[in-house]
Amino acid sequence: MKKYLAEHVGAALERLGYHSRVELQFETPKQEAHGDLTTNVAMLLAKPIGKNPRAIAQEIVGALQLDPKDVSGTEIAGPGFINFRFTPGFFTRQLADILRHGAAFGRTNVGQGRKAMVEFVSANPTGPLSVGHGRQAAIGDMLASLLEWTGYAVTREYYYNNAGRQMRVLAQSTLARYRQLFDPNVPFPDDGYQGEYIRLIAEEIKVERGDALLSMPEEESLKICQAVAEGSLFDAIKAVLARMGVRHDEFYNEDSLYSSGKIDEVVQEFRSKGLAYDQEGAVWLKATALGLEQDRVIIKSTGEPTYRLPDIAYHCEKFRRGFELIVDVFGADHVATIPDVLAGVKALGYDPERVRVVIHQFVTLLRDGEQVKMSKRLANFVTLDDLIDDVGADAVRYFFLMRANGTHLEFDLNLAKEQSEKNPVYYVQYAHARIASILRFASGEGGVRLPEDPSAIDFGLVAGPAEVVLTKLLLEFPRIVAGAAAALEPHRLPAYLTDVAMAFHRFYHDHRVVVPEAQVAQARLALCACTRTVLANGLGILGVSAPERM
RNA sequence: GACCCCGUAGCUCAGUUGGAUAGAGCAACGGCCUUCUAAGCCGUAGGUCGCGCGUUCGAAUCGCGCCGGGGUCGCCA
Repeated sequence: MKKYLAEHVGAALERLGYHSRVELQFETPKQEAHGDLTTNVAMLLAKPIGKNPRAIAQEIVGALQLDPKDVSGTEIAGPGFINFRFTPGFFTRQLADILRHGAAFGRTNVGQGRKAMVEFVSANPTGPLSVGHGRQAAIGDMLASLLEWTGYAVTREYYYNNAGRQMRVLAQSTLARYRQLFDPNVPFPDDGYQGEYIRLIAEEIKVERGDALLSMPEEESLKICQAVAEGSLFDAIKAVLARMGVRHDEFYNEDSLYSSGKIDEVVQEFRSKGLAYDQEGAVWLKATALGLEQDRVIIKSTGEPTYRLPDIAYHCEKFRRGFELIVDVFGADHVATIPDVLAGVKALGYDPERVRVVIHQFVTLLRDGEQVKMSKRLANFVTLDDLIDDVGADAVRYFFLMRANGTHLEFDLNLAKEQSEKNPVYYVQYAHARIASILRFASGEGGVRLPEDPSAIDFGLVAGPAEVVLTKLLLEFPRIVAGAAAALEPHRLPAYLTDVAMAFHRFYHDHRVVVPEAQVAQARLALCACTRTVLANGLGILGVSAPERM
């Protein structure tokens, strides 16, 4: 539609000699009365040319050569907008494309097969995934899908660390719980993980090994505790991600950066560039030389690196592995680390512009009208598993994806539980199920069948107001997907799907599909099939099921 | 104190690169099922877009300054 007008209006501007003065833009007006597309080009020209914008608009309209089969009206409105209205046929003709592309309708190819990576979740195996991780899982997985739909070859990656302090604490906590099974008076470490899950893991160990760990050297028993706890927690993490329909392609272990010498290489490179120095027994990154406010420690005086060093090395690896687009999905608590990593990456010769960081704000849970305080150390947090148990995976995903990444998400557990039938996700799913039901009825009792060749359908017969509104929306799908992908904003799609469902419900209310006139029935049925395709494809990108019946 | 996110209807939130009369869901009120799914549809009501100044043909959107909520500033990740 825009392309069509861009050519014609562009030609008109050329005839008038205005073409190189301004950029030609079209927008979809918010109001129906203002047509299908509008351009402000006359207003933009007003200043450089020094004429009244309405007069310029008049000239442009006069110079246009449009086919009345496609464009039914051109008008000048307000301060100088030029509004265009297309014929119903212009839209309905394009419905055949939706039928032809089917499950692929909405795919575009801006990515052209380039490699992209989305890193998300990346929680270390020290406990069950939280609700916040759930938001990240939904966002990351959907961003990956969006990039796939726009032509990228996408890798979903999970980066984790099973070494270091956190894992030591995990091992100590597990061992303490294990010992408590034999002697309740054994003390629990002050900074240990309090969660009930540790106790369960300790019991597992007891079942498998009896009291064997009591008599072995502590170092050895800690090793066993860590291995068992890590394995158990990772299994649980993967299981809950699977419940949400999320599957990572790669699990990248931070350890491999050490064993392969990548960490040392990075340190050497920083030193050789004069960007690292020793002070008080630690190695510092001269971040101030990279435009940041203060220098940062990259290797502690204990000899252990801080998180920054492996993070920088890891990102360099992402570049070396050939990813041209690198998306990091982080929670708001990681904001502070980003500048350091990007600066480090840049200093080592990689283009930080290729890294796009998506920050999502926290999820707060409301229970009985009060905020649930959550801490991984304390036992009172609600896990992602709990949430899925409460409201179901579809609702969890949809809710997490409905909101812009940057907004704080308030999740009222009572409301989600009580009113789960009124969840917005049901509205969209219901439209899909309703269409499936109509299609079943049509092909059975109704005796209406769609022809093999979509061009045999007379789409001119679905030109009623509700039908045209629906048609226009459906045709926007590829643009919505591409826009959400380019902006890395998942929430645009749920908003769009709600609109589609609404337009469909109205159409359904206004028109009976299976009617005696065979041509009309066929055209309406085709419109239903197109709607179903868009809903199914859209829900697929969201990772939400598209039910045949409800 | 510095930096990041947010502030839009009673509540939860949309609002595309600045566009014309700011939208949806929930909650409230009133209608619509002998016909393909009423988990639906139609209507009513609800707003100084946190406040002020500026930029311009035009601001919820951009800039500056305040106010309010959340977050981050570690040799934790």
